[in-house]
Amino acid sequence: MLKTYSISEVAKELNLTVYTLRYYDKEGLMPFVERKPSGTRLFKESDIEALKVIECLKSTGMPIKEIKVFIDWCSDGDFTLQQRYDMFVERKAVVEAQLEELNKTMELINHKCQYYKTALDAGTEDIHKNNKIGSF
Amino acid sequence: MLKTYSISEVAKELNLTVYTLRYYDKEGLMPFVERKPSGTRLFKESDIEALKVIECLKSTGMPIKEIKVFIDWCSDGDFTLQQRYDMFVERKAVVEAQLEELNKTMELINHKCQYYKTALDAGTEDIHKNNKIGSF
DNA sequence: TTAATCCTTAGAGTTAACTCGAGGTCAAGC
DNA sequence: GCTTGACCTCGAGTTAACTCTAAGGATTAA
Repeated sequence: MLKTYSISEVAKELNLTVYTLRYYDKEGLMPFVERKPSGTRLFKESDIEALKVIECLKSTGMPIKEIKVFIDWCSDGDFTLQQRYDMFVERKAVVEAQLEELNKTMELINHKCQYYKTALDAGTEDIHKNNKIGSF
Repeated sequence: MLKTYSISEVAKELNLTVYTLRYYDKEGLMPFVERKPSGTRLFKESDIEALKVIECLKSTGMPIKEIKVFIDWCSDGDFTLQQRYDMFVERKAVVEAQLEELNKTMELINHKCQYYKTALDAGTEDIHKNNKIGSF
């Protein structure tokens, strides 16, 4: 017999709330989770892995409705393999763009750290007044 | 005389809508933008730079209300230099964490690209059935 | 001078993703 | 048998960040 987990155990493991997990279920992201006759959800190890993939997609900015489309493809069998592959290739491009964006952000933040360090040492922001760049 | 820009010019430049810019103004993010006697906003080059900083902070996930606190500090003068410096140092840590997270995401996405490429070549997902990892 | 194209304001509507409360079920321990 | 605590559903409420509408004023081009 495979070990199963309760919704609160899964919530703790994935750093989500039970509310959020039930919300995901309501939105159709967890059709694979089985139930006791009483209705209580029984999460298998593989369900937790699936939820990690869902979290991964979410962290790329994919809306829940689109994630549901992917989950539906998973239930639909092999003839959706191409769509699923294409989806991940597209996600890869998205994440690459996000990484680039985030690196630019980091550059500006670093610049501002420098800017304020200099100003702080001088005791005034005026130290940057004659500088065409970075005054704000 | 310094060249000024209309709200729609700025919107185009920053890839925002005029609605969004007016919303930011309403939320207090743009106290520095001057007006014609008729009320029309006149954006200076430095205002656009300031908006780029705002966009940068926003892209780190900072909520608009917190950005407003920073903007207020900027108006308050040199005695808020320490706070502003601390804020950027903290943002730097946030962005570093985001980069780490995004790199993990990229790893999983790459793994899934591989997974589906293999499945696609085999014509079936069953190829991964005996594989403890990655079945979904 | 008249129309088009900006701009203004206040405030209502939208969307996504939760977040929670009410009311009920179920299983374990005293 | 009764209490406790964790589970369930349904549906309403919340929040952030827009997004837009309505009503009207200013500016420009033919």
